[in-house]
Amino acid sequence: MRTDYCGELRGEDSGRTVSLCGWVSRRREHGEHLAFIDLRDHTGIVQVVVDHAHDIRSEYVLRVTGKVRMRPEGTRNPNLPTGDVEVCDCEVETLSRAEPPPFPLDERLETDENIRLKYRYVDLRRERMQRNLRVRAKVNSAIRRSMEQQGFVEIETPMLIANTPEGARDFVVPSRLKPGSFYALPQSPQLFKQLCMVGGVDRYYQIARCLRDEDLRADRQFEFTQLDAEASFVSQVDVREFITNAVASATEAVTGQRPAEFPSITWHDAMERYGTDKPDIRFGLELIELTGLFAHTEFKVFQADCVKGIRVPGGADHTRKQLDALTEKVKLWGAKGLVWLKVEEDLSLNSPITKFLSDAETENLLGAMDAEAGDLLLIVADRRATARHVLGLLRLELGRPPVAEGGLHFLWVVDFPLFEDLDEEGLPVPAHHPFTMPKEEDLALLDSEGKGLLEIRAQAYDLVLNGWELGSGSVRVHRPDIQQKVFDAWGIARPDAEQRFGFLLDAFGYGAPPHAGFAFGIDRLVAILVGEENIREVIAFPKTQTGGDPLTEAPMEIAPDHLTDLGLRLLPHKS
RNA sequence: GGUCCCGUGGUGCAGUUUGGAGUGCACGCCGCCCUGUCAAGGCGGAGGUCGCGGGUUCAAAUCCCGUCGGGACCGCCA
Repeated sequence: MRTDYCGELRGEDSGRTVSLCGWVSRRREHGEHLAFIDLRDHTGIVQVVVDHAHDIRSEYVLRVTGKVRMRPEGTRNPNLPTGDVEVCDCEVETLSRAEPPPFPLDERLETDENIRLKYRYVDLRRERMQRNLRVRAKVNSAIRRSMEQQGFVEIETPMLIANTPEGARDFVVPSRLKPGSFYALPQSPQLFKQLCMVGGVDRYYQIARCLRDEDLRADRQFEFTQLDAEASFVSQVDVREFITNAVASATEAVTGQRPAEFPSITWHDAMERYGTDKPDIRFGLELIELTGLFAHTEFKVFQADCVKGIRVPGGADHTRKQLDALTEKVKLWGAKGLVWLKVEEDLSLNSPITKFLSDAETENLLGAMDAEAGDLLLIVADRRATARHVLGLLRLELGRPPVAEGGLHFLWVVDFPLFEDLDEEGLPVPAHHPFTMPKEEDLALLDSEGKGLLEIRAQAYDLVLNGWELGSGSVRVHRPDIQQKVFDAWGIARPDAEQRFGFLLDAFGYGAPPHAGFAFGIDRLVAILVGEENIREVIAFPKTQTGGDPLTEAPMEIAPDHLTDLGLRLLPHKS
């Protein structure tokens, strides 16, 4: 049907007779018998010279057969890769007529996303979406190649699985053959990949669709895609190397440049210096520890579990209004308040709280924060977890560059704790799933209670890129005695564990190899590689923030008969 | 569960603060003119439930309440 792609014709093709297929991108009409058509396919556009007598409109699908020739001197278009040539003496076949598009396909204009999604099939024709989808395919392909080279075997795992009450909310599918029973859709293939290890697969991987029924965000969809991997008889260092190789290969396939070795930071340092377990290290504004400095202060606000601050270079030009707005935000995020201090030209401090600080405290504060004239100092005093969290958010608010700027800064975060914190009832809040292996030297701490549990470090690690959590992994528990202790620490009673994970524990009774694994989000990796703020831009058919699809109008009600088949009856709607 | 922003011809915006006739800009669309344009150009034209509902008012795109849709974030995402 066609001999060439539109965007690939060059001067060398001059003289050839070609057949092209594509959409009418733009037309320029000059009188009765001359019109220029920009014909577009996924490779780009080329100018076609036709008789204006043809009825040709925007987005008509054409097959054009004609002769490639150099454009007349002075009419070449240097802005177009195909700008030296045009196709003339054309026979034009209209393969499809088209309504005028519901929005301009022009890249210069932003269009309301709801409309783009409703007409996604039109939106996908745009250069941006074509590029994003093709980059994504390249990433998948590079990942597969890398994993295969490293001895991993691609295995598919089931989509209809047992519901596990832990973690995120499961999507659920009613069973027709067993009314009243439900399958869950997988949040990840976690348990199955561990079963593969028991099954002697040695090295498993899968580009896996995962589903979690949690509120959507710019970097979160109900459905997302992960590289999921697991390997036997390996250390966490080995796993990080496998994953680094795969991610570096994917990055290289897109950017042409293989990233340097990924640095690593401990979870503890990340929390203290960046206030988050996924630091964006493209910029400074690190958190500065001040607790010791105010250990004996008279100032009540600073008599807190933790006092930390950030220095905003040149930030003293913030207005009172802006500072009040920041204070409001900080309160919404959970802090009691925000202390701000402006550093004046003479290095004195301009702040509502200066009168509560001793001269020595002021001097020490300036020194600890490396303060210079014109800086803004922001300080939060609170519970340590709160102070870190709030300052971490504040840091992003004040300094985070746009996604496409600042380069690619991969970072391994290692030595995650087994438990991140204690909740209001004093129960430990797990940092990972309950099959995460503690560090050998911390195993004894499994017998402790309360705060002691927080000291346990896990053999768990996250991969972070520019402040986005790409993924996480861990060495898994493969010994039943340690597993039992971990369940005890979690507060999972033995019968519960039996009911929820019995099949895995049984499997481990039949010869489980030591194993470790990882999973990372391909949507997020691709979004950052193409410079998109939102993963919807790298997903062909995404959902809106309320989980709907404007194109197909999912989710929708189903027929009463269908419900009856499934043994279901609906409750009345909440009014 | 919560905070904030947006909703005006097909598209993107201005108009909303300070109520006074659906007012304006750009693109697109339709028709005519036009043989070297490329974001073509010129002339003319069509196209509106100002998201929806209620309230205040002599009068509401504009003020108030509610609601729907979209977006960003907090919570949530072991």
